[in-house]
Amino acid sequence: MKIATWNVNSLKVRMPHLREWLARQAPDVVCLQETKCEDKAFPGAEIEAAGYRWIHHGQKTYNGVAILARAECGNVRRGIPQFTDEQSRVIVGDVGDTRIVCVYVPNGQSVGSDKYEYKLRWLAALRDWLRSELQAHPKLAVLGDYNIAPEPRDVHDPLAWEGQVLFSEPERAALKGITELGLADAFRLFEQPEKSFTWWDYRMNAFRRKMGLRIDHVLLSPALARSCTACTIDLEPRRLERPSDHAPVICELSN
DNA sequence: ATGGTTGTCCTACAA
Repeated sequence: MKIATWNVNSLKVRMPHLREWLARQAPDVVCLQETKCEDKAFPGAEIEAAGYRWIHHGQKTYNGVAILARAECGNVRRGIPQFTDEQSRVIVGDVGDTRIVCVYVPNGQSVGSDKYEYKLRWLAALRDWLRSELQAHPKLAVLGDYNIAPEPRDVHDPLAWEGQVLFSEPERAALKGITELGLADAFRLFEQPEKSFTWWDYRMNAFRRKMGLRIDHVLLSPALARSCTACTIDLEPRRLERPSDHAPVICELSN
């Protein structure tokens, strides 16, 4: 089974890229972030024509998450339980015997801002909930835009980024709190090229200059990590005209 | 040099 995550930064604008990418990569499950549309505006017919069922937790203008899958999603839920959130950032469903969690972690804006405090609160709530999800679901995958680079090698210029939002110590500690529940960063299960990133600022030719961060992740429970045979970043959609600022991450599971 | 780009929506805001 091939599972993937992609922050599309507006599903409406990125639909041609998504269609082409689905045909080329043929993933079984895709988690999308920043769909930026309400449920009633979701392009469901086009997604179905491409061969996918879908679930969506939408919102006007901002956020919005979806799961596309070859098979129907069961036991769907939206949002983190017992965490009141007006922003549409989490959708969950079972695909076969695997529980798929799609997350769009808050950006945090800048260290010390209200949005940064919200990000840390949000991550603490996610960790508390995932602890119980892991106990209930041996095959658990948590995919999405975490808006956190875990290590210096995940940042093009770690010295310049030290202490900045997306790479500050409290954010990295919060992500570590989640992986230490027993969720493996699939990308680091394998040898990878240097300067492997998933996001590049639209400005300053950051992509061409390889000035990126690895902030989109696939986290796997122990049972899934054992079955994982590859995890790669697909740079091709980022090279196209009018791209998303994020590249997709693709993960192969052998069962 | 405190810049610059994109998406949503029309004026700033979020990223």
